[in-house]
Amino acid sequence: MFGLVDCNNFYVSCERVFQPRLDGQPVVVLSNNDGCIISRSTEAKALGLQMGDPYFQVKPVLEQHQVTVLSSNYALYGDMSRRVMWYLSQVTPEVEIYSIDEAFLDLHGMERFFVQSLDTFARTLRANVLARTGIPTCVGVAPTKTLAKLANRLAKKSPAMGGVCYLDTDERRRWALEQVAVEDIWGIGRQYATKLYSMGITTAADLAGCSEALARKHLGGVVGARLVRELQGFPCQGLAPSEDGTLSRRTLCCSRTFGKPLSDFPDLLGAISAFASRAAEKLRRQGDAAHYMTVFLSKSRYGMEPPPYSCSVVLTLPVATNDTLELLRYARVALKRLWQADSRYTKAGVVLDGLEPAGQTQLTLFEAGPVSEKRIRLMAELDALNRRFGNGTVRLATSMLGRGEQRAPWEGQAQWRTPAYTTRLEDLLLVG
DNA sequence: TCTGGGGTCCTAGGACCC
DNA sequence: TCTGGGGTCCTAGGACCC
Repeated sequence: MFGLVDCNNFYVSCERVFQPRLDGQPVVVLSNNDGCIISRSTEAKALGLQMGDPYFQVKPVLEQHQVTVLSSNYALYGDMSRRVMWYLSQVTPEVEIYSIDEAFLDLHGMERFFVQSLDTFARTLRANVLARTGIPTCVGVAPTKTLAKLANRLAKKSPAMGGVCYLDTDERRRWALEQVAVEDIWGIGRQYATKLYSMGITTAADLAGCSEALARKHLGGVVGARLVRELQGFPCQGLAPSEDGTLSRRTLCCSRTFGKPLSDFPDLLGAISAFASRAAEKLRRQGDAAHYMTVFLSKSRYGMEPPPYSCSVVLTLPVATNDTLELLRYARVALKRLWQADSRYTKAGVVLDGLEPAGQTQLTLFEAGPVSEKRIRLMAELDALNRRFGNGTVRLATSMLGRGEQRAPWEGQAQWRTPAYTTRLEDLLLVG
């Protein structure tokens, strides 16, 4: 059996932990730059607000219903996520952190420890996560990951289930499949949903009754075949446990839409440098070095300008590295190749790829020397300071602001940002 | 004026090799 | 004049996820 724990309206829930007066109120959290809605409280959903709605479009609705609007605060969400995941890893042997607010649990053999079945286990787990972190969750338990996702959805949709849905029998599985529309299945997006509807397949039960050949033909080959098997109750995906409670990625990206379009080289260099530094930190945090660096610049796709909206340069690094200064040097080279004086860029980013564990590169005599011990120590100290005092406390000169500037030219609005209650000393909540 | 920022996996096709 | 049948590696692009 697999369990799926999913935090309800995660970003809004994180904010509510520190502002209980928001309980029961309509609340939304906006993306970077206060661009679109990325988290909604149940009350906000009831007003018809959708995920991804641009803020400027729904502003009248927000004002009319006095919705609390918050800018996103990733330092807070990341920290709350770590607390939830840490607790889960204490009570189940294997946890796969699937995203900032979701985790799969391996529950094979766990029935033995819970006389009253995994249903009781799930309910206890849910209550404990809430008690220890303040974050409400829903739990789905089923024989496959895809069914656990589906169960979780049902638990979330019908309050009568008390936040837990356990698909332990074939009969319950069949019932569950009938409740869910095909577009709400994990792995069925807009394209596939349209295709399936045109074939008369509208529910999860319909899809579970399809042949493997049909799934293979219309749903992306083996992926589709696996999906159908999983709906039928045959596991095709195992659990990929997250070591030491963190998520390691195969590629890393740091990118932002700017607060306003930028054209000047120094402004863009400042942005790219900041992104490269940040990406380097992520890289060191997961103990890797990168072989490839992609730098991209994008223009607005909403204006008059024709495509292409984005251009990029990929650099193959002579030696895989995670050294900030070295990566900054390459980022500058890439940017020089890309930048065109008369363009108005609205977004940029740095992608690190071809990751391998740091420090395993073999060097021959005539290749560039390895990064010195000194530099490795410097990076470690940089990371330690930033971890201790908050991201961006210590930065390298190229990614710094000009004198007297509050914000870098590329940084956007975050009008309604709440404090970093849990990760910055000066933002600690004072009680008394 | 204002439209997020991350990721994953798979497939097809071309270059190249024996 | 004949013009196989495998492999591998890489890239671009599509679909999906939160």
